[in-house]
Amino acid sequence: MKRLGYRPNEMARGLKAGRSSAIGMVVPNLADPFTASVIKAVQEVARSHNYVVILTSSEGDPTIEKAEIESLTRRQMDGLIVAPADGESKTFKAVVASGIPLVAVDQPIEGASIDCVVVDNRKASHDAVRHLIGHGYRGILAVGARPDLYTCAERVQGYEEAMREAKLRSNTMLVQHERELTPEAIESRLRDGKRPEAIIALNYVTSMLVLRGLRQVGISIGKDVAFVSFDDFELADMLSTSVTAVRQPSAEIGRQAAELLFQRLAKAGKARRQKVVLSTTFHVRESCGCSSGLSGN
Amino acid sequence: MKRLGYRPNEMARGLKAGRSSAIGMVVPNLADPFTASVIKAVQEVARSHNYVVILTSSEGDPTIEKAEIESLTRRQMDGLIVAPADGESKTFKAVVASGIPLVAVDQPIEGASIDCVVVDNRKASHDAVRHLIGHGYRGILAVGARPDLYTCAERVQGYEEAMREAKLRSNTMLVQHERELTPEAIESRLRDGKRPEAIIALNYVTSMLVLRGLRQVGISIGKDVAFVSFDDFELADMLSTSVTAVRQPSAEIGRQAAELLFQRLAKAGKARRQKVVLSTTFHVRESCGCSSGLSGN
DNA sequence: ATGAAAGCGCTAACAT
DNA sequence: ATGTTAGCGCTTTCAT
Repeated sequence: MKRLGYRPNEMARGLKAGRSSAIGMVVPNLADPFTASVIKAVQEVARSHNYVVILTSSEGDPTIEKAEIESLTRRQMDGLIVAPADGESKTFKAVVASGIPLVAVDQPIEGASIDCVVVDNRKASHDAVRHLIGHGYRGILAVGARPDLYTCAERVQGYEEAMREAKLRSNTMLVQHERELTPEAIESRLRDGKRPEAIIALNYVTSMLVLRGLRQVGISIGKDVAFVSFDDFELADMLSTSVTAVRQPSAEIGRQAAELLFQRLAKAGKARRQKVVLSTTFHVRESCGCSSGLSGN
Repeated sequence: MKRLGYRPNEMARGLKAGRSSAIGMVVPNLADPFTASVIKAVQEVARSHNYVVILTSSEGDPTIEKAEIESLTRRQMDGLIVAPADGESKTFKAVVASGIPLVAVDQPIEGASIDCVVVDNRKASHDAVRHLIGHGYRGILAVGARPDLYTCAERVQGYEEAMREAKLRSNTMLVQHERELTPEAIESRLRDGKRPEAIIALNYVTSMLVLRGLRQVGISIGKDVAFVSFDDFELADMLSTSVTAVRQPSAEIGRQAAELLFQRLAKAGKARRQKVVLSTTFHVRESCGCSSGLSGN
């Protein structure tokens, strides 16, 4: 009988059952390759549970983020995975109060007991900087954007710790918004006298901007200045001087976040807050000074 | 009264109203940057209509695609945007019969009257090849994967037309699956006697594989062989020889697809099939032989 | 103006 | 085993 094309209405079914079999996801930027990979993994896990994922973007704006979360709540999401636009917990209080399971990725949410999956930002940054110091560089510039964001702040801290341990003076270029990272701005920071010997860029977007900026003003990675990127990227190994990079296990982040969420869905509201910290990997290529012309020992 | 935290249940509301205020999207690969950009644009348009998008992946597999579409149908999607896994219309017949508005992106769906947003693949490929021919190259190899897919087939045709017009012999390397595009396979195609003077890679993944493959076997883009990529990519301009590329207007594709869908949603089932063909842009950089050491005029 | 009731498509509990 | 019914939370119609 039903073989002649009957499609149960999942909305009605969900209404009855009190669940939507959908999880909501809110990210700052859909197009960022790191984020895309997290999304992909979340989607895969969701599918294996016969769940669907509703994807929304906060554009990095807490106001939009709040609206999106609100909208997802109305739509009766069974759970939420959020890469927070900022560290404020206000937005999430309502969610947590409503009892909808929520897991944060990339950045933990302070002031509320919320599960999260993050990486060891500080250690990764610390290690990368120590690697540069090991090459003998003393002037090391850390370039980042939105320093108030958790990830940036942590990475700066890792940098500063490593510098302090080596008795070196920290030197940071932290802009409020990526768009301030123009070639001119970068160049002015590298003027002769005070040119650093090495640069660490603190995330993907920053790395791209620094790479472009340096190129545009005629400063060569590897030759004129060493370089390390926090966040690996597709062609890092294909640049004329291949780029040494810290890689986040993006798919694993997504997978674990989703698994965590489904655990909560299974045994609702049990267990204490879970904080999963994943390790990054450090991909040594040429730009840090290894096996290239620039061996700053 | 309601200011004390009342959240309408959108599922109940939707059940009553007979719509979900959600559109479903099915793509072959969430993590591909081109796709990510399309998704982002779709999501933005959806948001402006107070719609939400449910994102699923077909993994390029028509079987999964069919299951996902089925699942989205059950969930009462008001509309669907699909980047088809293959050209078969079977999967979509049911959707179109059920009356759910559907728009295809990247590849039209033949055998059914379905709206679509695509680019001028053949012309773009043709123009790119003619550009190479203009440099004086006679041996031009086209490298593609999954030649039965619409986009690949179209691009191959554009290539062949251009070659025919110039009275040159076509030379293609078309593999069933990207994974066959190993450095060895590539190298064997470039052995001395029959080494082409130029290569055009027919999509993003293919370009990455060719770039890596060539590098690994010690053949230099620009120096040993000219190169053009169908699909632009983030660091195309930053490689030691910057890569000339055809760029698809990915955000525009997403935007238009979503607009088309919302048009249909507004005045249901009106108008005939719409086929929107967007133009690509050709970004001349060095690898084609322009303004580099290799000026094959 | 405010209130009561029917019904969207389903499922789970109950009755035959 | 099969059939009937109530109700999920909302909106819309109709009555007060």
